[in-house]
Amino acid sequence: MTQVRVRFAPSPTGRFHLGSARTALFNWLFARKTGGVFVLRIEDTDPRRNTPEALRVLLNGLRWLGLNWDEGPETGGACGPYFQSRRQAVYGRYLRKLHDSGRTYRKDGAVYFRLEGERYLEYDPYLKAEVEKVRAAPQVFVDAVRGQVRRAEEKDFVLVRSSGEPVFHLVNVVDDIAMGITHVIRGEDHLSNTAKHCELFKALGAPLPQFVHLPMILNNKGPGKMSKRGDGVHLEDYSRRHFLPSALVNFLALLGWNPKDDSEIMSPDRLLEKFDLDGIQKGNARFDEKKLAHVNTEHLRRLPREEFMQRSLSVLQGAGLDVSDLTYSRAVLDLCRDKVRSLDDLPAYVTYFFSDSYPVDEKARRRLMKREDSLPKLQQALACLQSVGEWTEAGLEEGFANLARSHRQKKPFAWFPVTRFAVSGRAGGPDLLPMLALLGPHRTLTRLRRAGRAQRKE
RNA sequence: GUCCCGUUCGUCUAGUCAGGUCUAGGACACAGGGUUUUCAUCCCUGCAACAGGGGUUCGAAUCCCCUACGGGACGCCA
Repeated sequence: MTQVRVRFAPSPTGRFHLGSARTALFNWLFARKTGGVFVLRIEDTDPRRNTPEALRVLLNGLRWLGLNWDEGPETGGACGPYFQSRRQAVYGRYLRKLHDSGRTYRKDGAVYFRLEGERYLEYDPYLKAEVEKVRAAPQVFVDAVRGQVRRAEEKDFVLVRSSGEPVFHLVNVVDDIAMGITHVIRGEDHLSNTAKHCELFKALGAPLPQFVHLPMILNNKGPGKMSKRGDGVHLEDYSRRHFLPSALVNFLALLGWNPKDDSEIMSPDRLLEKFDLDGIQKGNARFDEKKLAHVNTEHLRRLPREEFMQRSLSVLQGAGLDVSDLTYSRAVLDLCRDKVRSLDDLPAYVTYFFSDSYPVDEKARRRLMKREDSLPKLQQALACLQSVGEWTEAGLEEGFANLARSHRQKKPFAWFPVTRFAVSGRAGGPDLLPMLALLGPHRTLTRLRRAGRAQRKE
């Protein structure tokens, strides 16, 4: 069997759409799974959309996801160049072939592909005009997901614009032939185009590749495929919010594919182990950000400690927190690991460890500080902590135990919520005692006093 | 409008190709309860689907047909 060659053929637009990302992922998975070659080909035949910045977004997006390509921009390869804007000579050669076999003609300065079959004139309600149609033989092809599909083209179509630029259908097929592509894995929006492409493959005397049409990703709300605009539809929206690439890969893979067992949280390696074309879904899928968040949290929990540290430190630094005391910062992060749900939440979760001007959760204030006994509790906690001998977790525990005993309580838990709120401005967080130990006596006592003063004023 | 593809809980999906083991399984979300100093975790419980109709069959989520609905394509965009 010949080696699998697949391609991801994006058009640079300046954004990296999640639908594209999933198509890239499936191509990559299939290539890696089969020991095949993953080709990256840039379909920049529309000069208006084609900028260096747009290309950079694309390449960075793929790198962020960890989808390395074997042939393409930067890596090169035997079938280059990998930019369609630089392949004019190739298209010229194939065009000549079509011309020589009588399958092209010129009209209005453009080059058209000639279908074979009886011609007739008909009013086309879609184009709102009388057009020439052709009774062409239906093209029959096998789609790996949907089985046999049959569709007949009925209109000649443009191959080269009057400006001289070749159009998508031509370059796409020519490059798939010239680059030896064996499997065309792409979105279902191309299923209807496939008949057109089959016409070209046949007219050029090339064998058909195996087609694999992926279900569409639909908008979470409202009709239609995931829109090109709007929030949360581009890869950058998620990288910016510090989602883990492995989580996005996992989630995207599950959108239109499943491993047939109940596995859900999978590393890229695990995904690779499980991936196969059979598991691809026929029906369209809707993007659910809540589920993504869940997958992301699970990936965060599974992150090795050191990687969690590195990513967290960089997120905190990006949020303007001073993490230069690495021993301290790491100690803070150790307290939060397995607690915080996303890296995006992390800065707000730990600001009070790094600064005295931290945000205060007003809802928590209303709930905790409105109570009659909050001021006495605060004062008692302050008094107790002031007399703690050794400012360690054990010392603090002993101090609180004494406090409880003097109020004939078994446990000091009654003082915990107000204390936590007073020193952090939050209702939740890491375990209280280690948190106070790390915060140190100075900040803890200062904040408790400050909270007491604020409380007296009310 | 024409053609192509699809349709199982609110969402992602298992089960469909090889009809019975499906009183339809899992996950997210949601609701309730338990554990927990808080938060998170964890545990338990609940909610909730075979689009509709007709056929084939002893038996249909599964096979066939029709309808409805959804998506896509029909461009000198990709």
